[in-house]
Amino acid sequence: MDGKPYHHGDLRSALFVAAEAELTDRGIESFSLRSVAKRAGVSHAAPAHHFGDTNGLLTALASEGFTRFQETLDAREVGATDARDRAVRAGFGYLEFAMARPTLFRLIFSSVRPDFASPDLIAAANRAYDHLVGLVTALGGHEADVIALWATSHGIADLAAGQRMRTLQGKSPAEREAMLRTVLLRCLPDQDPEFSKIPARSL
Amino acid sequence: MDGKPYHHGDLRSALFVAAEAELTDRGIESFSLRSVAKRAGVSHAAPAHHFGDTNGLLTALASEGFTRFQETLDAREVGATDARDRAVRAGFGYLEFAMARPTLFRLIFSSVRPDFASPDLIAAANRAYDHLVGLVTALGGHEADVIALWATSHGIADLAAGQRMRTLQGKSPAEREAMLRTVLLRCLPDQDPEFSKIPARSL
DNA sequence: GCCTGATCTGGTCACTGTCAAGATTAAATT
DNA sequence: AATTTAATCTTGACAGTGACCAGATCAGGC
Repeated sequence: MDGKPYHHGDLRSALFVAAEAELTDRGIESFSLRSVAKRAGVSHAAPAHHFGDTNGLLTALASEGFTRFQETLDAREVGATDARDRAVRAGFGYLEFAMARPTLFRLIFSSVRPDFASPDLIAAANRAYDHLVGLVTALGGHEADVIALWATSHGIADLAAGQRMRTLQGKSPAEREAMLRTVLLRCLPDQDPEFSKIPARSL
Repeated sequence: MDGKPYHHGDLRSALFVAAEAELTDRGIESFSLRSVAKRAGVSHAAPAHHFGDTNGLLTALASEGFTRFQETLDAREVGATDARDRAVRAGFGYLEFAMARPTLFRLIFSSVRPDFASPDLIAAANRAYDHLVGLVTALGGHEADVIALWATSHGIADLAAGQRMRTLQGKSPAEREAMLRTVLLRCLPDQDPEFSKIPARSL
């Protein structure tokens, strides 16, 4: 009956949830701090105390986004038969994340608004990058192979997130992944017998 | 001495030029119609008569952007020794454009603001896509090969445009392209003797 | 019980996109 | 040539935005 208490109690989390919803509803380019505040049921200036300015909130969202991104890849990698299969599955996860959360994908990989000097964001991004390097190292690959795997996975995922590749839209998830598999296998370094028997492990 | 005439004469072009400058200066996410008008020296509502709303202007910019994009690829392809070399050079052009005009690149490939139902924009985008298909067809490739070449070129270009791939930033243009060459050659379909001797032609 | 500091509100300012009404001028019509 | 028509451009308004500030509220330490 008391309406609302003056202090929310856990406004930071509430704002974070509201911000994620706003981001998926309206996209980055019309993301609004005031809308987030309204959604969370607080005054328009409340978010400033927890995230600084708008970019601060987007930076926090981006850190979380990188973590979610990596979780999606991890989930897809379980059950991989070898290092090669694991890298391909990671590519599936990349594409899955981009299609399931296109705006979050954009925030992470395309937006200039998150502050990429933020330690949290740097750490989250580095975790994902190190994981990628681990995948390629387990295949006996090197720098060029990292670039090849990353670029191809990212390219498909980005084009899919932006719905720019019509060829991909007409396909079922299974067809998409079959296509992606052939493309990715071509990108990976040649099978090195010394590595092919080692089970895939995270770096 | 007459100050400015009431009618600009060629305001549409002037706004277009100003809009391009504003886009590169401030990026898509803080692109402002009023700023464009100010830059062109007209009132804040003048652009509406030529481009409708803000998205209309961005749509026009995107059409032009696709054309410029294709021109960059074309310029790089001259002097190619064979179809294979030509596809690789197109990839160089892709990356070059992304690094030289990152915001225009983003407008074309990542933004939701241009109206992709616009006939002009569709036509410009299709021209670029058809050209890509032509490159792959000249190699004897098919759908999966189109996806492979596009995804890899796009992936590197997009990551470079967003400065997300640190490995790439430390390199000279020559080093970057050497790296890209090895990656792209791996993506292309196996050399088909029937096609390898046919000089590269546009579709 | 009081005080300090964190949390949250409400107000304000400059800026934004869009709309409507009017001023100016070019082009078409008669 | 005179007049009507239509396009161009300006001015003013409104709601929404991010950022800033002063003040209200309240939790926890003293």
